[in-house]
Amino acid sequence: MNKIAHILIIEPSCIIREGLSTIISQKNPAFTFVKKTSVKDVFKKEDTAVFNLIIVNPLVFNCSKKMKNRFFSYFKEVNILGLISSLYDRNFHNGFTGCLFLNDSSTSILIEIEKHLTIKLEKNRVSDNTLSDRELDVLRLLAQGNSQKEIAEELFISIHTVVTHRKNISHKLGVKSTAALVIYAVANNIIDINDSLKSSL
Amino acid sequence: MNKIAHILIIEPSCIIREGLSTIISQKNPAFTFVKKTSVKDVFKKEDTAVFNLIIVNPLVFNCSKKMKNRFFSYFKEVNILGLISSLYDRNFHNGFTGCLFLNDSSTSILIEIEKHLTIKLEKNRVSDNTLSDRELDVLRLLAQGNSQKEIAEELFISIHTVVTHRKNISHKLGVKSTAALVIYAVANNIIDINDSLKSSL
DNA sequence: TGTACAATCCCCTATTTATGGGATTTTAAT
DNA sequence: ATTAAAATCCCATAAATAGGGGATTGTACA
Repeated sequence: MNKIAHILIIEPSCIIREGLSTIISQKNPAFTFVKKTSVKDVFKKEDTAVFNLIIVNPLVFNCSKKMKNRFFSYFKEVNILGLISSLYDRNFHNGFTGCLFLNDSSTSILIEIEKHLTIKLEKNRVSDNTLSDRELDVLRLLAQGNSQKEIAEELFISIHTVVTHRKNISHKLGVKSTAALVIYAVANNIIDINDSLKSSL
Repeated sequence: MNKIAHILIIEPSCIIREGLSTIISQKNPAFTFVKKTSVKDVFKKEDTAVFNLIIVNPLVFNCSKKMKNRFFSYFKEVNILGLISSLYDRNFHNGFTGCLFLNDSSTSILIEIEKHLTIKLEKNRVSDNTLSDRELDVLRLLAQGNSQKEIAEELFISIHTVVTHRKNISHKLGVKSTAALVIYAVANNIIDINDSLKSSL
């Protein structure tokens, strides 16, 4: 049962956006991110995703209390961490659930995030895109590079069944290509990237 | 024939170190990095590697002209880019070959790096499993879930060429399945798993 | 100047995927 | 007892991939 989380990062600098998400991903490969440059981008999105944590550079509020208040009331259900990259915005970080500082070590960043994450366990019955046990078997073997025929032999079922499972997986995930299925499997820890590398390369 | 380069990054913030190297890696998967927190770490190393570029936050010199001079004369053969993360150090970036600013777009960062890189072209040094530029293009698009036909359209080449590139990739990597190619691309930072998720799911 | 290789294009065939239909049986929950 | 979902199996067709040939052009290097 994996911990998964969906994190919103709002930060003007692409270096910082990528750095932060890379550091978090290295520890939690199943976490997904939405990265934005400004607050406006967040509101104009019809993205109804529910975030488990928001990390935002206070500077994106442009010293506008109004914008900040709107943001905080819009996301009042979610913990919001400030990402403090310089000294001037020290005075801006009231209201945040907590703060990350640009010069923090990766350990303390991860601890702070862990602390404020509204944890979601993956044994969820979210609508109907939950894969069944057998579908997970098929997806795992598929993502490990097996053909449908090989999967059938491995699971002692006919290739028709494998095809059917795969069709259902594709429908549930809304995905058509093998590549996307592999990406999904990697992102959701259904396969381990290092193990797979060993066997397939 | 891939461009390869060995880059030294000296920057106190792990977020910025990881972000910068991630952004560069996404474009140039063959680049390697040595990441340091302070200048002292650089001198005390037994690392005799020759760098093709150094990216350093001027703040690591601690306002010490002496340390900065020592550093610059030690690496006088190498281009040194300043990594400017705040306003105070504007006055410190004389002497640098060029500058990156924390809020630069990834495009301008990559252009600036490209410009100052002492380019090293190496054919086949890693046995013969080095992918060519074009092969990397194909692999990236493939791992992002595009069909061979779509890749052909995207790259303005015929599908035959894509098939040929793919055949060569498979031979070089000793891999047959799409899944294994995706795994390889993920493990080697050729694609970013979060970006890919967004587009394919 | 000859060799090597990257990049492009083409043909061929066998196999595999993708996707649309169906169907039955078992298990679990209401 | 009815319903729902999981798991299994089958048919059929269009599209894509895997892998085998082969070829040309241009660039870089020795």
